[in-house]
Amino acid sequence: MATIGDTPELRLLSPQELRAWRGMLRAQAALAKALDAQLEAAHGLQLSSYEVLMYLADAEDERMRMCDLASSILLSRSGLTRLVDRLQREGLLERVACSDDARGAFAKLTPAGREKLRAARATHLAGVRAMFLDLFTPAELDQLGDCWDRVLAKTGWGCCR
Amino acid sequence: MATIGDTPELRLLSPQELRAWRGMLRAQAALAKALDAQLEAAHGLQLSSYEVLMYLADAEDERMRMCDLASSILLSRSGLTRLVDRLQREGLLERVACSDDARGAFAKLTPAGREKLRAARATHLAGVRAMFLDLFTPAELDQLGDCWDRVLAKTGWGCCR
DNA sequence: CGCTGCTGATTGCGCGCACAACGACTTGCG
DNA sequence: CGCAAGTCGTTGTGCGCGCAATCAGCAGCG
Repeated sequence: MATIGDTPELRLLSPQELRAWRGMLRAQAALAKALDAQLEAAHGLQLSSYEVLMYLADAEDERMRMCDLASSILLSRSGLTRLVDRLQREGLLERVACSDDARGAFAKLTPAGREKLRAARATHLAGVRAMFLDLFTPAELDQLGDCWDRVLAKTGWGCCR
Repeated sequence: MATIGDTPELRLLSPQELRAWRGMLRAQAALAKALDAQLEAAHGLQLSSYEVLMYLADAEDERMRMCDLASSILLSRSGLTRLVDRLQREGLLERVACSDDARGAFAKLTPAGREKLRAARATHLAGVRAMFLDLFTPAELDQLGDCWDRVLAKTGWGCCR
């Protein structure tokens, strides 16, 4: 920790550093915005809603505990409660009681949700490929993966899992 | 564009692709959260507020038009109006009329804002280095920069600048 | 069994943001 | 000049999220 007051000239970011850092912030923002708009336009689905459906579809029996779902999509428990409320209102998923633990609840995909996802997934994957994955060679993708692993290890990942 | 309905088995992401893509989402989220918490704890400053101060400090005469500031920090004009409101209330910046264009307004750093930033910048830069920049070699940073440039070119950058 | 402590999900509340509408002003064109 | 179209900043409104408090139920202990 540098003491304050004795370093009037602190080391700023070099152009390379700036490019790598701000570029990431801007690229991520641009990607999220573009993908969200795309999904919204094509299927009236927000990105967060899509992620819920996707995790459910990939899960065993197409259902997941609220808690696990929340941490998977990086959302608070209360945030997930309301997101699931909305999706349930739209008929894309349903709440199912958990027999093992009466406190718990499952969110479970409905046929309508499965169908919705099937259509949306094509759109979303195409977008991710077109705006991100296709821009890199397999080697670059591996390098990117390495980068994220390092960052995630360093930040401590934030929470559970 | 693949037609919908004739590809029941659509090509999902490979493990490499998944690692590169989801890793980025998670890494970015973890970084933003950690840096924001750090800045908040050390100086009671949100990341968005910090960015405003930083852009102002780096600008000529320590002032910027609201419009330019908004696009620099990736915020809507209305969002910036209220953010500047808060910072003005805290005495970190002031609004200055624009003589060239009577519609416009400048946000201008106050001495208090300059001092606040000076302290916060050390914290923030240290955090960015520790959790991000220091994890990579100069060559890797350049590669990352290249990646972002490609993404930003592809997404069309969203808006101005 | 009854008590304490913990976890899962929900609800009340406040905040920060985007969108749309508005007023003030500038710019361009006849 | 005078009007239309566009831009800048602000304000009204609604939404999605996190935090803290809450309730229900589980687990461990005497």
